[in-house]
Amino acid sequence: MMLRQHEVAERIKQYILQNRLGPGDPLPTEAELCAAVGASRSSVREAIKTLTALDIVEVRHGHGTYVGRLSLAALVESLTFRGLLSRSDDFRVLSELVQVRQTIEQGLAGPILAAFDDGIHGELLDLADQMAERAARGESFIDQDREFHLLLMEPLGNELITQLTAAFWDVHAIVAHTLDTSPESVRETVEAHHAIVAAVSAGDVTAFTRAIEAHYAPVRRRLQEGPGR
Amino acid sequence: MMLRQHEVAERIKQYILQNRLGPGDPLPTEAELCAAVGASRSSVREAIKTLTALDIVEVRHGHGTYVGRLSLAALVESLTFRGLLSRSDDFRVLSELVQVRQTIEQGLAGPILAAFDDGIHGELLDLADQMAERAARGESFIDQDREFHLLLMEPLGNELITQLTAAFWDVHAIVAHTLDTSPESVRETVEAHHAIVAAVSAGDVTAFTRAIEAHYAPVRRRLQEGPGR
DNA sequence: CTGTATTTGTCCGTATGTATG
DNA sequence: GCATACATACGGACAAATACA
Repeated sequence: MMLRQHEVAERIKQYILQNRLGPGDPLPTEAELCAAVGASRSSVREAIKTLTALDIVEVRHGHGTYVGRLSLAALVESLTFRGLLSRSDDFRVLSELVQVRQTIEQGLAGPILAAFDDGIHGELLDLADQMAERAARGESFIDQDREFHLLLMEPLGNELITQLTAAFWDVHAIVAHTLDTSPESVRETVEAHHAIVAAVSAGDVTAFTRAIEAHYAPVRRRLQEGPGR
Repeated sequence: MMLRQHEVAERIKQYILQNRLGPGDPLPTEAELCAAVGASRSSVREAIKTLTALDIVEVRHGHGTYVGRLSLAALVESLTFRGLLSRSDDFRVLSELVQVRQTIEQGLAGPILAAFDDGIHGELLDLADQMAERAARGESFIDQDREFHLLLMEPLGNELITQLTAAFWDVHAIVAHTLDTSPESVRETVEAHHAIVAAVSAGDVTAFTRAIEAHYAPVRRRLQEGPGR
């Protein structure tokens, strides 16, 4: 037979497309897939592994195979590994990542402020306050930070941007994990989040842009002063 | 033994990290990897499949296994499949993608113009001219378009941005493949590229921003008028 | 709670395709 | 053409997880 592995994966994708399946929908069992695509179980399993890595399919042990959520988990995996691999290498990956995150958030200033919403504003302010409280107690506030940046993008209704934001945040958190956080940087970060909320509620684009820049200033400083730590 | 699949992949990644390997460096053979991580060939092969999908490892049939190029191929795969899956669904994915591309290019206006370079300017102008010529002959100019947008980002020296630009362009080309191109849209697109070059050489940020917006105007229009075709 | 059936996970043995010398 | 080393493919057997009667 000699079906290429790539072709097996392609046929499974075709199966999903032709049957108009969506995330969560069940796929045939491995045995049925073998018969359907005309390959051995090993080959089918390897193709499924490839598709699983891309979150195109999702496998539950002892239960079945399903269409995946089509998240950007693969991007996170890929970028974090790059960050870990080039750790000696100047924090270059993190530096590049910060520029991307800042560019996207600043570039979307207009649309974000245009899609302003009172409910969102309340939630943002609440999160910023929580971050201040936790920081005062010397606790970490990474969960609130993640939620904050996601909430900022949510009103846009652009799912790709939301997922990219989440993915970049995740990579940042993993790659920057070793960066020490001085009390001053923490204070600066907390203040920046409050400034962002204020700019959003005031509808002030330039203030928003400045606040985003201030938000990333501590990391940028840290990256400049000592790449190799 | 019962090693989780995920752990096998993790151990292979650890191997790469601990041995300070980089793209192109050879990995042990399958048999050696089996002994190293303590798993069967099947399990190791499936783990390798996962890592291959992320371009963390690269396999050459009959030759060996190597560290991959760490490209964003997985992102392209993932996003294109999403686009194909929701094709009926309003071209929503393409619409979101256009906003991301435009945001990044406009948001980087400052840094791009700051990193201006005569050599780049000449190449950009050359590409824009080629596009005009090919358009006049009714030919496609997608290769020149891709090169143009990559060249625009190159002076930044941010490899992540370069790869994201390439990935987004690739997804756009695949997902928008069915979009018909009216002669007027083509003319508009060609003009936009010349306007971008002019703005870059003049160092005019607002002109650059306007040119980028004009560049994506035809697609946006097409997306608005008829989602389902 | 206890089997039992179904489904995925792991392993092994063997044969085949592919590149190198 | 041949030998070697490697990845690829196949089929069968058993283990582990889940669901259900």
